[in-house]
Amino acid sequence: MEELPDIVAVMVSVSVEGPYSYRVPYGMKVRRGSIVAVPLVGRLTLGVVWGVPRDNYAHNRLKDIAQVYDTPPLSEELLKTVDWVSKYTLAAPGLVLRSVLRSTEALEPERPITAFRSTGIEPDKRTKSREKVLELLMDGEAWAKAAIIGAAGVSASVVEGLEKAGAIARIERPPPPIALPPDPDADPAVLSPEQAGALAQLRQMPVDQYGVALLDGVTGAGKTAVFFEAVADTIRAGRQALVLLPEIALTSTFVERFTRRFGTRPAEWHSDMTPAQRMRTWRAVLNGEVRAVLGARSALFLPFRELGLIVLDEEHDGAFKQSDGVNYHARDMAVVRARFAEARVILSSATPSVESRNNANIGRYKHVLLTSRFAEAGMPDITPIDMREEPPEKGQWIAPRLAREVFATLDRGEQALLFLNRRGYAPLTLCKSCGHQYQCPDCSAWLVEHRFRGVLMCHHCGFTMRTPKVCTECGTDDSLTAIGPGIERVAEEAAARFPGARTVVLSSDMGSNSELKQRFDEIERGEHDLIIGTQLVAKGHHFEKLTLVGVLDADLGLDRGDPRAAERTFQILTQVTGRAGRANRTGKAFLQTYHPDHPVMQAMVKGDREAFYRHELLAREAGGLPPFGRLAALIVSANEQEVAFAFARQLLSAAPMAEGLKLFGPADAPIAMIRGRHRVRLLAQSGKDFDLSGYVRFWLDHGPKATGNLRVQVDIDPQSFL
DNA sequence: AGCACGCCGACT
DNA sequence: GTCGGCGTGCTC
Repeated sequence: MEELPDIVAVMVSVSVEGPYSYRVPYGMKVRRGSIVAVPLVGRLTLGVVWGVPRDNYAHNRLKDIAQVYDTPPLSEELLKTVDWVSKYTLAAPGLVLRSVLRSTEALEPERPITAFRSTGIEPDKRTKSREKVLELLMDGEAWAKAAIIGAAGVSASVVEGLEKAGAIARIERPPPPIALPPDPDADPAVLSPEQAGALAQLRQMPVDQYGVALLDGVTGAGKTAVFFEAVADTIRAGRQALVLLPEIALTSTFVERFTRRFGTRPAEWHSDMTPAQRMRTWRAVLNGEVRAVLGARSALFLPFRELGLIVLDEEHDGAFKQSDGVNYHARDMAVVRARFAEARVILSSATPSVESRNNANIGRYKHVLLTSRFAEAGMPDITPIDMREEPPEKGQWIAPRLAREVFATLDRGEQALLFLNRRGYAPLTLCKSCGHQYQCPDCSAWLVEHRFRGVLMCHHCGFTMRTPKVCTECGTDDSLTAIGPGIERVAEEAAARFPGARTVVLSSDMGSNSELKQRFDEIERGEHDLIIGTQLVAKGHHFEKLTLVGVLDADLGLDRGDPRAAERTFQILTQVTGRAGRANRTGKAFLQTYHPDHPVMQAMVKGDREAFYRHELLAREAGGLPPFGRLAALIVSANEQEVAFAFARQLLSAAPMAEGLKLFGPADAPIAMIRGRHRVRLLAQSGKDFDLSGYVRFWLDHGPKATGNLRVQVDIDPQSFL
């Protein structure tokens, strides 16, 4: 280890552009990666020793490091990742470090838990309550106070009384581990020949080297079982494994599968955990006690010391892109961290992102294919319904042909799913007397009616108002009309058209995770015939009796000029139609569309995913879009629209020239106002080998500075143009 | 991220 | 004349 001088650079976990210098007090030992507390404007802040100071800050203004924590230092690999992410995303390195150092408590020594055991000494008095406690402790084990109270049904004072009387004594012991070591050989899966082949391909990547594989397999092909074996290999090799899921709603099913395979629960990392659990997990990852973590995208910044494998399940999922604070894509940053850690990455998906597919095509990633579904289930038959030729009746959203299919399915005693990716009752409300359209006061977005709750609400900022009886503009009574469908409205139509069906409505705003899980369990048990749902139903769950899927608006965002619209539509349609017929019967899916000739629809109908990727890659290449070019979005926002526009124009004229670089804008961002702030967008497009992050940093450093309420947000590799 | 400093409106 | 609203800028 390099000997550090008595002045060191410390990265503090606040939004600063580089490390600050601190004195190391006499007798204190620090090295690169040491976690420290340093004084910063009169208070202690967490930081990490970064190395030798690069600048020469006035010595007389330096302060002493207040404390070094008694933990292993952060791994070199993690420090390099922080620097890299900061450089790439243009987020302040201190801010990136913040996602590593999530809590101070995690650094304090773990508090032991107090337990009581019997001493055998006879207490002064034997009461009924005391009997119960002593009986419990006859087993000779030490019991936690809360456990005694619960099991014996006595109050805390009984325990305290017995302690005073000497009949029981307290012992302190370390808390049980947050997760037991997974056993790689607990219950290895029996793999199909195809799965075994896929695993063999993964095993061609040595466990101690950097390598990326795209595990590209159709829904139901058993990708999870395959990458679990790679997790087992990693654990056997003495390294830590991380499995990232796009959203926490999927974790509980996953934890069950992991537990069956490895004989013990994985450590978890997501926003639903208590602070105490997080702190213990963080520490256990750092000291190496935890060998496998199942987590959301923020788990990418956990302080692993021997990281050997990162799996991204559903790697194409948009939820892996973080879009507040540090704008990073977990998929790309996982690859970066793995490179520094000399670890493997497995990207798993039935509908890989176009970027990953391209990397597999050109040989940068190993392409591991799984093409057959388990248990002989075939892919669903997909039929388009041309909404121009077979429209639903006025005021309805289900085309006659789809309705007939629903009837037939229900008659056979099977389940049907109607999918519409729009929450609420109607996306727009207007007054038929004066024409007023109800809009959010703070965002440029319609208020969505939620009839069940009797409110109009904005899906961008959460603004909510009671649905008025009388038009707020012209005062006409009972004149408000709902325009367009949301799933509540489809549910209303379904109730009228399929009166015998037991119907359930599922969307993300319909209750807690546990309530949703309950609904899913009911569906699995066959307690519902007709499921009406948003994107939520497209993921992770499979239902034996579900044989029909109707997509009410297959076009999704196709006509909204977003470069990833086709890809997203393809992914959602593949996922949701894949819900049909997973067990042993072939399912049917119908796509209601106004663009039956669009390449996405054609690829869906022909069941030809390769055709989609071919077409999309050609289109991206022609447009110089990712992965054949790079994009960076600059969102300028201000309280007034003219101010934002004027500054964006100034920025644009200050943009340095560069070979092959194109600039677009300024233009209203697609959502031109959010929470009262007006937003204007500049877009930079470059070739794929151009350092676009470096360019934008140079541009902003040398261009006009945002003052007043002006803000400039940078989004490298924007996923959508919001 | 916090926290102090400073400039404007409202009130005893 | 002073209190306090929050917008702005700095932190080794």
